[in-house]
Amino acid sequence: MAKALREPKDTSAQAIARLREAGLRPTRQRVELAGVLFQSGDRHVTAESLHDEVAQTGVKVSLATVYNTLHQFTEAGLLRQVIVDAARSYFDTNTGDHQHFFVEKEGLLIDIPGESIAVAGVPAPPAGLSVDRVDVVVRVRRN
Amino acid sequence: MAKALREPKDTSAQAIARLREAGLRPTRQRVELAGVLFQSGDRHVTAESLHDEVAQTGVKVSLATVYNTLHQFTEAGLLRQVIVDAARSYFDTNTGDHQHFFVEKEGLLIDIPGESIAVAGVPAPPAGLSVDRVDVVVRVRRN
DNA sequence: CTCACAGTTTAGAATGGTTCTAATTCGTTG
DNA sequence: CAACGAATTAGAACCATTCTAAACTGTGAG
Ligand SMILES: [Mn+2]
Ligand SMILES: [Mn+2]
Ligand SMILES: [Zn+2]
Ligand SMILES: [Zn+2]
Repeated sequence: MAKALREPKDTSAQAIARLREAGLRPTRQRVELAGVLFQSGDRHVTAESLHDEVAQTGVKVSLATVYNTLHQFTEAGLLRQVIVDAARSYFDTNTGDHQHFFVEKEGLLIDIPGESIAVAGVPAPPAGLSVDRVDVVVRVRRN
Repeated sequence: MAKALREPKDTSAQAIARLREAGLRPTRQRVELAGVLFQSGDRHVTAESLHDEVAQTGVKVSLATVYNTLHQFTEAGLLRQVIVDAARSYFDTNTGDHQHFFVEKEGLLIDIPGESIAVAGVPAPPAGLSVDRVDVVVRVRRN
């Protein structure tokens, strides 16, 4: 029965360590949000989905704080923003090199490992501009 | 001096033809918008930029009509929507296969010809999903 | 341990792009 | 030229996101 249960202390401890490393005060809200975001594998959330999810754990976090925290985490390099939909912003716990399938109707993002995909033939950008990153979005739909 | 001047009649005639082909009534507003959009080469506009531009020609078109028209043109295949910015929607008169550089700070889109760019290694989408299109956005910034 | 203070959270208002409503105007067809 | 359905429009509504300014809290100096 050792590993079967949740280990809230450990999750909190990890979250707190992560926040300290990022130079962010480990407040109750940030610890909770970090816990939800980072304790399972890679995740894609919107402010609203994260707000709803954290509400279900019983901890009250305002929507303003969810937005603040998502932006702070992004600035700290713990998250990255994914722009695929004109209507909502997604945030991704996978900050490594990778791309996405996007199922528009469901608002669902699915990772494509960075190693598996290659973009060739990108011309040099016009003078005075340099490449920041290359995003690939494979838009898919239900058959 | 034959080709140096604008040819408004011809532009209108072309716009009207284009609208009729698309099954859209050639109203004063749609003809004007089509003129602005399609008389020069490939263009990327937002509702607001198009609204401002058409205002400068002296023709009054409401913002609601600009939005209506952009969507109707998109549905008719005369335009395509480009999603690169969480804050604004762009519409592209180039409906062929191509990709984009995007200068976020300036809201500037630059075409990359479809032939020059190749995306390899896109995995098969998860069961039940099929690929609709593959979008590549090369995010660039001023040096 | 306590206190003070900067940092954080929050409710609610504000913002801004986009969409909707319902009344007016227009294009087309007979 | 009607007459009718389609299109336009002003302004309201919408909705994700951001802002404001007041209350709260983490922290570290004493
Ligand atoms: Mn919610
Ligand atoms: Mn304007
Ligand atoms: Zn991802
Ligand atoms: Zn383009």
